[in-house]
Amino acid sequence: MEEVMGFDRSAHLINELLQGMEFAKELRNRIMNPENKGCLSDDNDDQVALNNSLLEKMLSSFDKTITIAKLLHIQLPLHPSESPHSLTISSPISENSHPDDSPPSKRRRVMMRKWTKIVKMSSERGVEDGFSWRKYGQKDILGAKFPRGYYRCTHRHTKGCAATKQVQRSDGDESIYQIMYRGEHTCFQGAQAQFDDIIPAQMKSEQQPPPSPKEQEVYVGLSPEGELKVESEQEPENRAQYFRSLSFTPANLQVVQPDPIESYLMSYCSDFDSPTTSVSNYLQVLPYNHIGLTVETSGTEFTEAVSGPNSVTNSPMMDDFEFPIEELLDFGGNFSFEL
DNA sequence: GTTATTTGACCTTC
DNA sequence: GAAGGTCAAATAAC
Repeated sequence: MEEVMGFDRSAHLINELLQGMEFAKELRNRIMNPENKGCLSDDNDDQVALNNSLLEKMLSSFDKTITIAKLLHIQLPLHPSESPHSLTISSPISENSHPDDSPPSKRRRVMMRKWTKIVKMSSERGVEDGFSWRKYGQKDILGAKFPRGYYRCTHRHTKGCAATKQVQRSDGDESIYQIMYRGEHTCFQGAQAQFDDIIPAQMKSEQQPPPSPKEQEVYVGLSPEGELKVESEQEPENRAQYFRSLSFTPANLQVVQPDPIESYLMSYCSDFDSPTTSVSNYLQVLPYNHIGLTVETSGTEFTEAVSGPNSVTNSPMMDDFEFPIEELLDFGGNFSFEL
């Protein structure tokens, strides 16, 4: 398992984000408290130059972040059978391979959004993701040392929430659990209360299901679900939304030094259900102080999904990377996470 | 008494 | 028929 390599890049990615946020904090302090920065003795031109310099550093950090995210994406296996992350691609091919003309009844399960996360925890119940789950089954899986647990949202009957997840303990490292999520929560109230701490008020009125990504470009932003996303593709209007939401933390970010052994989360998301071939990379900020790198792919054919236009190399990210600093400065909430 | 978990049976898909 | 996924009755926990 190439966890070390993945961690290195993930750590670089996070470090770049944190560096950018430090620049943002400094810029905010300069703007909000000019008297504390000795600006009374500086002329306005110097102040503007310094602020511009900080802004350029922020943009550079986020640029690097996106580049690292792209590198992570490029390292995706071309086919499940070639995956070094043997646990990360567990979805049976049969679920991806329904032809478009399949009867609806045959595609019932396939229509649900699906993604996978790998976590290193001491117990199956050690992972909190902000939702409440009820176990409804357990099954021995062929070739697997440990049984697979089946969970569905507690609000399935009361609110009709169709979200489910499967928890599979790794054969190799018993402290690693693969969690495969299927479907999206429609019971959002439960999680909403917990996201309140990390989603700026401005975001709350804008929440909507994550859009279907398109092609070619990579963007960073916070999804309505509270996920900091590095999107390879995004509709422009949603891109604006995500960038606006990128303003969520910098001023009062609390950084918990990462412990790569205990809390590193590397997530590999597979969405085999979409008929599109789009790919998105998610840097996922989970509630409960976890952060994981999640790569979500969507497509009817996995190889096609990762080897198509999304095997990015030289996309003009800076040309498209906009950062509304005025909104960045608006948000003053606390947010802490660990790697 | 209510809610959550366990587990064998059944269903779906290939 | 095999394997994975879900249901639902029985059981446990609170």
